[in-house]
Amino acid sequence: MELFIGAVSKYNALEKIPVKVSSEHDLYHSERHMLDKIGDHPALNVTDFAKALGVTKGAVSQVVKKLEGKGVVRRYKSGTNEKEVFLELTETGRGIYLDHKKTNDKTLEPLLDELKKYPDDKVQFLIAMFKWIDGFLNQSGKRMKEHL
Amino acid sequence: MELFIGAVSKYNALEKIPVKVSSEHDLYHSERHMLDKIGDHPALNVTDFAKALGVTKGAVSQVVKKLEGKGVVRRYKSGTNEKEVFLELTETGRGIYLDHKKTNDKTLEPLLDELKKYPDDKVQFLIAMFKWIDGFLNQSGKRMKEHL
DNA sequence: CTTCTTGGTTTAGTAGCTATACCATAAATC
DNA sequence: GATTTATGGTATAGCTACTAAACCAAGAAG
Repeated sequence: MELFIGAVSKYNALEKIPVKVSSEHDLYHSERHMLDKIGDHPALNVTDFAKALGVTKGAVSQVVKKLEGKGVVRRYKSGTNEKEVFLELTETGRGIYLDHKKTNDKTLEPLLDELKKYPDDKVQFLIAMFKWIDGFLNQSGKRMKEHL
Repeated sequence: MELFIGAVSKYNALEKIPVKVSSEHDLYHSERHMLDKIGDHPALNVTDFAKALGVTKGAVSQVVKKLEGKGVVRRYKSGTNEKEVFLELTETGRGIYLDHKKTNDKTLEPLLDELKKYPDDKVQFLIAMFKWIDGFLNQSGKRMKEHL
């Protein structure tokens, strides 16, 4: 468990580092996160993004405003509905998104190589344990919320 | 990897929830973190705690001030050295620390039970992989810092 | 047509940092 | 021993990344 917590905090530290996207602008952690989510799930409205990210819609609104200011995201409304706001990446934004995905895959390559060294049943076990931990944390979260 | 990231964000969400320590005071995430570290490593000075936690000494100073205000931590100076400030838990603080440890062990019990179901070599593999990930993230962190 | 609900934005306030300036004490140098 | 340098700690200003609440507008329901 100490190892897990250590890994989490190191991962968090890595996530925090801002990424330069042009000579003018950096993308901060939450902004990059948002951009990637928009890239993954095009055509969701603000409220749905808020749910997907686990934050309030106000938070999404704020981050999107910044991303729009940096020219990587665009809001738009569907013809029929004048209320809901949908989000999509601009050309620039799409480039950054794809770049993120690529560098992400590249950094994860060593992990895949390492895993290839081990027999399949062990790797399956690892995945099963991660799933178990995921479900475990879900349950803990629910229990904590009930206790408030 | 998706599973890992999901687990991380759920773990972070759990960590964020403030803990009531009395009718008057809550302990926020950073404060609880600090309190636990002081409990684990008594008699370190502020600078060493900053290193141990991976934050600046200013940050430690701020959190400690709050913890002192809530009556769970005390600063003191060793007789000989008038410069360094050491940290220790008060009676109340020690109680909270031990309570954290106990509830922590209790929440982790299901995980231990789950692990007991599997043969030793698989558990060892799990630990090895976590160590590998830890080292991997360490390296990535260093490389990122160099690139700035 | 009026009321209620839903989607979005804005604002004020907060935690949790960092960086910087600053002060005091200890260590090193002359 | 006096002066300079290094070290330990604090205080302040500023930032990200949120939340909660007030608010506004558009749809849906009555």
